[in-house]
Amino acid sequence: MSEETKPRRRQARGERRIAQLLQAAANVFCAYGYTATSTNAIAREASVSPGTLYQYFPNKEAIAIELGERLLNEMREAHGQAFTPANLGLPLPELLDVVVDPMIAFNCEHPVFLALMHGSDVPGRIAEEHDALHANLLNRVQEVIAHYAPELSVEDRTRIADMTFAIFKGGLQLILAAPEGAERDAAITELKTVLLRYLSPLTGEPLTTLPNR
Amino acid sequence: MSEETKPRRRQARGERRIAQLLQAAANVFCAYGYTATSTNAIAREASVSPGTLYQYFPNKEAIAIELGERLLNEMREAHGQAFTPANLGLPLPELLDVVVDPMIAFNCEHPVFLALMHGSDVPGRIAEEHDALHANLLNRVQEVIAHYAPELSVEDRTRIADMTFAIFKGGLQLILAAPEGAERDAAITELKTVLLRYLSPLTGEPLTTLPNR
Amino acid sequence: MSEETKPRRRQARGERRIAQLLQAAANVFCAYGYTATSTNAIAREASVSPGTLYQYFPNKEAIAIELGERLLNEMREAHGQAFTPANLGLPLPELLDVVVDPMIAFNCEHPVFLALMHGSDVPGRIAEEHDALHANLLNRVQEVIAHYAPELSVEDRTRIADMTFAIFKGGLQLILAAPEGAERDAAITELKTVLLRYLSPLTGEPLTTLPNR
Amino acid sequence: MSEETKPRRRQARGERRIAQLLQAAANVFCAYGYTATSTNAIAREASVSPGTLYQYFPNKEAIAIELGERLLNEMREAHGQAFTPANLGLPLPELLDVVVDPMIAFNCEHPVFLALMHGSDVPGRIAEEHDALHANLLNRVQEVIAHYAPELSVEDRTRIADMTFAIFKGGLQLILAAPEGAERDAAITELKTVLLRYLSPLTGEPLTTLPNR
DNA sequence: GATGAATGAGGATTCATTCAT
DNA sequence: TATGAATGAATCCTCATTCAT
Repeated sequence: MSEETKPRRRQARGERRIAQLLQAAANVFCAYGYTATSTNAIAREASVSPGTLYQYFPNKEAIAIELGERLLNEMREAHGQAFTPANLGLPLPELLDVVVDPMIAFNCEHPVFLALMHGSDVPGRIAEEHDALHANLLNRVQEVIAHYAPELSVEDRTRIADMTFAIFKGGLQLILAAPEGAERDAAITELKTVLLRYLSPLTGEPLTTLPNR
Repeated sequence: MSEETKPRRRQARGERRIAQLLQAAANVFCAYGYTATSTNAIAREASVSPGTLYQYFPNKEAIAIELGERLLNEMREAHGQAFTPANLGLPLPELLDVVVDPMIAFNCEHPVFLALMHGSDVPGRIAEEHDALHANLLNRVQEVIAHYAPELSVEDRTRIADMTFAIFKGGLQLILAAPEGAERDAAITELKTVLLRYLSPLTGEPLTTLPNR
Repeated sequence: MSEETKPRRRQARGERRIAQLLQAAANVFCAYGYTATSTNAIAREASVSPGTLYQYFPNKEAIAIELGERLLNEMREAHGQAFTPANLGLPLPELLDVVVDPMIAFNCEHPVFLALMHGSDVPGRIAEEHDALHANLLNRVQEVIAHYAPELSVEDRTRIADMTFAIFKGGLQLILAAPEGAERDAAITELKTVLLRYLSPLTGEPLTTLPNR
Repeated sequence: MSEETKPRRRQARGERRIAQLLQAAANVFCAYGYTATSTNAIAREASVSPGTLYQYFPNKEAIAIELGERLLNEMREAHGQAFTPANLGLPLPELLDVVVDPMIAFNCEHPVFLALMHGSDVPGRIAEEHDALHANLLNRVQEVIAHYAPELSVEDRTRIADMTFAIFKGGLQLILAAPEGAERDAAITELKTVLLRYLSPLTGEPLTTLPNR
């Protein structure tokens, strides 16, 4: 028993440490950005010595990468089912709710995600990570678009997906900047409005003219 | 004459140096972000010794600030007249052209601008600069919105301006990422489409249903 | 136990490091003066990396300040009892022995002290430190003088104390410059002779004409 | 004529420049010490470009050396005649006046002198200069002592001369620190008192007991 | 595993000195 | 000669990373 239990416990402890470190890293990255964050600061935030940090990560970049991967997985796990066949059949407004809401919720819970995503300062391999994530998300958006407007050329579809995503990221920043509560809710609604107005012409259905407010 | 020519020449040389250094800084900031950029790297990019850099700027921050100010001035000079009373009278699509095109052109010519603007990593006084600029631009957008939809509450107007600006920044990144040529032009058109669809309901006029392409 | 022993050991090591660094600083300050001493030189003298130095001191000034404080304390501890009421009752020659000898011994052991004291080059806060010490010592000298010649005006007393101290510092330099042994001893005697001849008229007692040698 | 006049004028101009630079150097050395003084600061104080400074001096050290030499010469010229046979015959109090007064006057006019003399921070060759000067002055003092007390051993004479000089330097600092006027005069008198009391036993004559004030 | 001291290369900045004008 | 811009080695100091305990 002890041959298995003990290691397992070790691993469990290790996992806790890693989670703790990643959480700390997330906090500090959020506050100061990747480049300006020192590994010592992360260790301090995690109430851990620098040596311990390096027992779990080979270097600073690895922390950001692992953090990104975990966030990505969590996002997939929690909200991956948004793009189900069933949902694809929904009218656009409903689809937007189904897809956008969990994304926003996730980002509100994990503001590092956005910080890492558009971090103009992240170097090399981290950026690649982001690109991978980016491509992945874009693919999904493209699928949705393809479903609503199958006649579009690949280029058009790509461009629309890119723009949709860009809008989403821009709106997300606004939402995160807004204080929680009515203001943030209004920002969320606004983002949906933008997306709806932008995308509804794709559906063929008329845009049962919503007044602006 | 030589009492005047020489200093003038000196000053000219100094101005050239400053321009050269700022250009170098712009390049390196673009590539690596403000924080990750070393003054030595800037000097190297400018083919100049570190000492020379410090003959013209007291520190790294000052470079970014001066760069920001120059860009801002240039932007004002070149495109400040976009928001004239005459233009405010234009129908939305034309207004978008008049306002958005020069902004895009400017940013294509000076990609640092965006890099500095949304630099999640810029500290202290630089961030203030940006905030000032940001506020300034938002004000103008609000004025336009107020002109088209005077009945909106301040909150609504603010939110719409914020969102418009966010969309613009998002689109801009897309545009800058696109290779010059047809692709970039398409991206530009797409951004205008988004803005038009988002904002036209404000004007009261029906959105003479543009098909998506 | 290990919860206490380890930190204690750590602290002990830290204290040793600090002592080592201060000793190194003392050496280099002595040799080149405060301003001309680089932190890297101190680290090198201490056979330590620059980073280590900065783990214990925030900057060069702090090293000099801490060094000064420690010396001061040590001086107080070791020789503070020189100015006791009992001693004040002694005849001048004995008083000089009691007061001057330990001072000289201390300065022979810690030549930095003098280096820092009269450092014409020390800036800012260090100079303040020195002034405080200076004032303190002067006060004591004044007290002694007041004891021997209570009728003196404050101005006279101050001036005599200043001069006594100046003579002492000048003699000290001579003493430190002399090679240990007979020569140094002779220098010490000489300093006492000066002080005695200078101050004995204050005591009223006749100066039972000592021949010069 | 022009073959001679022009060069002479040039030389005259050069001399003026040098004097101007040395004066500037003196000022800045006084204020900040040798090490902390930058050549640029000297040039600025002299209202001259750094290049010009280096047209007249090969490096920073040379400035200090030249300054020292000039001061030394000036001192010799102005006050060298203090040690004349005639003066050596004077009773000690008068001799002190004759010798000490011009020295003090000189140092009051040229406070750099002292600054350079005891500069704990001056490097290499400058210190040698000082040593030369030092030796020179000490010799003179020894001569005087030998005149008053011919029976003293060389060692005794040397020591007394050293001490006399040390006292003098210490007193000088006090004098320079005192504000011009009554206070400075009192300090001067005090210094003479010290020297008189210290040296009069050498003369054999009784010290017609001066009260301390 | 955990600790935190130690390392040393690197970054910002200064300054003695040189050089084109 | 005078200028002041240019240089680059040297400072002070930080931080990613390693290592003895």
